[in-house]
Amino acid sequence: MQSDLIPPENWLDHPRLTRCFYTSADVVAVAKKLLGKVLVTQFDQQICAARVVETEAYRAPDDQACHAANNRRTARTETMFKAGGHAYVYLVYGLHHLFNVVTYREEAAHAVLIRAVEPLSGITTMLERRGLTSVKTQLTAGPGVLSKAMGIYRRHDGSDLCAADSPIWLVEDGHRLAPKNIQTGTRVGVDYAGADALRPWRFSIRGNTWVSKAKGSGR
DNA sequence: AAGAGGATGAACT
DNA sequence: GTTCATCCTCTTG
Repeated sequence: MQSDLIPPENWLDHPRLTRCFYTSADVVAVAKKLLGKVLVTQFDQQICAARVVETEAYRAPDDQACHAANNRRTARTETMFKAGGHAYVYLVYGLHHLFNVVTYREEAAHAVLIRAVEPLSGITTMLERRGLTSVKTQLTAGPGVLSKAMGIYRRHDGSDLCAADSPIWLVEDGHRLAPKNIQTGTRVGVDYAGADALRPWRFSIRGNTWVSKAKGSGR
C-alpha cells in the first residue's frame, strides 16, 4: 500500500489553469511555465495528481518535428489546430498514448508534450494502472507511461482542459521554480526533423528524479 | 489496397 | 547496446 504525499481530494480546491494560460503565442514559454504545474485526472472517482517535470514544445508550421509541420492538416493533426487549452492525445508505436496540451489560438498548431510527471496523489491507482507494486521512476517518467498511470487515452483527444466538467486538468499550487533550475535540451526521438531536431525545446526540472531517461536524451 | 514507420518502453545480450 | 511489441496514420499506387 502506497501513501499519498497529498490527499487526492485536496486538488479539487486548487484553481485550475484558465484559458489564458494556454493561449500564449509563445509555445516555448508555455512549455517552461508548465514545469511545476500539477496535472490532475479524475476517472471513476479516482483522483490522481502529479507534478509536471519535463515538457517539449512543438510548433507548426516551421518546426519540422511537429506533426502539423507546414500546417499539414490530417485527421490526426486536426486537434492541434484547436484553440489553446485542448488535449492532443495520439498513439505512437501502436502502444503508447502521448498527452499534449494545445496552445495559442485556433488555426495555429502549437502544442506541448508532457514527457514526465512526479506522482503526488492517487498513487495506488497509478500503480494498478501500470501493473506495478512499488513506486519507482518507471511509474511516470516517460510520456507513454505517465498517460497510462494517469488514465489518459486517445479517446480524450480533443477534449477541453478548461471545461468545468473536464476529467483532465492542470492546477497551480504555488510551487516555485527558479529559472536556473530549468534544464534545457533537445527533443527526444525527432531525428527525422533535420535541423529542427537541434532546437533546444525540451525542458525539465534540474535534478528531479522523475525526469525521463529517454534514449538520446543526452543529458 | 498495401506498405512503411513512428514525439516509446521493456526486456533482452 | 539491441530487439521487438503493436496498430494507427499517412503515403503511394
